[in-house]
Amino acid sequence: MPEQPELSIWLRPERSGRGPAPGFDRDRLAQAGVELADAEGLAAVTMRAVATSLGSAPASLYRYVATRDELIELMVDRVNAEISYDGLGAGEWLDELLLLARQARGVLLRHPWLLDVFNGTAPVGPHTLVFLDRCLGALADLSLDGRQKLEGVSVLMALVTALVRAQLADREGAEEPPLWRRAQQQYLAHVAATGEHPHVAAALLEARPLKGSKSPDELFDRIVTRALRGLLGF
Amino acid sequence: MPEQPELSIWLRPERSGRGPAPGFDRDRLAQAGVELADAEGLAAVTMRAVATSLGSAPASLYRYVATRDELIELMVDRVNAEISYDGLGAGEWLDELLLLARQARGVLLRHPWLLDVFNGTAPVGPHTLVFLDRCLGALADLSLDGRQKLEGVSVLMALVTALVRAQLADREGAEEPPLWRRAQQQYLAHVAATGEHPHVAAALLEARPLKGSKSPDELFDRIVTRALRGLLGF
DNA sequence: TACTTCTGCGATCGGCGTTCGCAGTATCTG
DNA sequence: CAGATACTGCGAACGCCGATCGCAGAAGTA
Repeated sequence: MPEQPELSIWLRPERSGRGPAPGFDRDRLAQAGVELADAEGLAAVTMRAVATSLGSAPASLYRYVATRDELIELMVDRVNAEISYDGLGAGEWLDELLLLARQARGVLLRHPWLLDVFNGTAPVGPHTLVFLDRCLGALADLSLDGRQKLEGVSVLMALVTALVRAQLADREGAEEPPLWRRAQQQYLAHVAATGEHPHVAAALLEARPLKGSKSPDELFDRIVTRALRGLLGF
Repeated sequence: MPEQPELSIWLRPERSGRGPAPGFDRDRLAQAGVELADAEGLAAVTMRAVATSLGSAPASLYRYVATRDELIELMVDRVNAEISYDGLGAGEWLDELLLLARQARGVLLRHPWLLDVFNGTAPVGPHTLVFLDRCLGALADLSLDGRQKLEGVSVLMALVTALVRAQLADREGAEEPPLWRRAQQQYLAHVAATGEHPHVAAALLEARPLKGSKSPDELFDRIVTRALRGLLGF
């Protein structure tokens, strides 16, 4: 029994026909994880919590997944399945990329816990690959080598996540901040009052009142368009 | 005893004169954490490990820091103290920002574990604030409101971290990958072989051989410059 | 001297990811 | 049909983690 475990979950067969029928499957597992993360954040996605929400026991999950990180891989790929590719293939490369960026933004806004995952290297599953292929396809006619295209896409995704982060930070102003964020805002307020760092103080003051100057959607489109144009020659 | 604990560590006094002299201080604590993280990654920064490396006991650390996250805040701010502001204030806003971006890149390359921290919202300490103030100062003459400037800086930082991530992923090709990354590369290789996702396959193939086309430094400068020019009007 | 306020820290708690081994069940083989 | 095989769920436990409590002792104050 070689028991070769160093294999991506996407290359491992889900079932091999023998034995009793499993109580659920990878996708149901991913669904439970996503529901938990959507409701209470990524930290709430515990093996025990997921098992409970499936009416199972913690140890059972390891029949479907080798580690918790693999469960999160499943979750990430599951939400990437939400991406729609309607209306693609008809425009200039920049318009194509903008459409794809909008879709990615939608996923991030619906599942903010993705921001906590994208830290290390983002996991790549089947649905993520479809998205990546579309992005690279949009750049096909440009005279860039593979490395440059990959970098371009990763920069684009970084841009999208940064913008989503900013938007979510704004949105959180209305609700109750998570208490550790209060401390940081308090510190920033203190610093603004001391008079050092005048540019920070000015920026914070200016940023407050202006709320509905432009819709976040328009802003997103404008920034992404400009950055891409500057980045990839025009 | 109100015991108000919801205060940023930067607003809490480090000492209040009474009692026996502490065995170390916040900065020594941060130093120990940084050394551990540099050597073995962020996950190795355990309260127990840090305490051991200080010749102390885990519970003692809580005399200096309220939580592990605060320890990491100290670490982040400590490495931000490495940033040099020499040669600033003499150029156009774009040149200024490029200098600042280069400094930030240097910090990230020297302390890759920062990539694991910047997930949530990046903590802001005194040294981070100095850096932020400089960035905003570089944008002072541009006709943007505070929110736009802040967004510009956060987008810039996202860009920098994305580029550093790409460079580190490259560098890791020569060494031994962390074993879970092997699985992902294996999966990518498999997918490239199946023929679906042709753009991904092509990009991966093209990316391999081209190594020393341009130095990473030049590439960094070029990409950041272009993105900034496109982003902030010109 | 008496009191206050800090210090280091042993002991411990609850929670986590993960492993082991067993009992039970479905399929395959002959 | 009978035996082997390969899976299933999962109770119990391990080791590690962040964090808390409370006490003994030291430094400063009055």
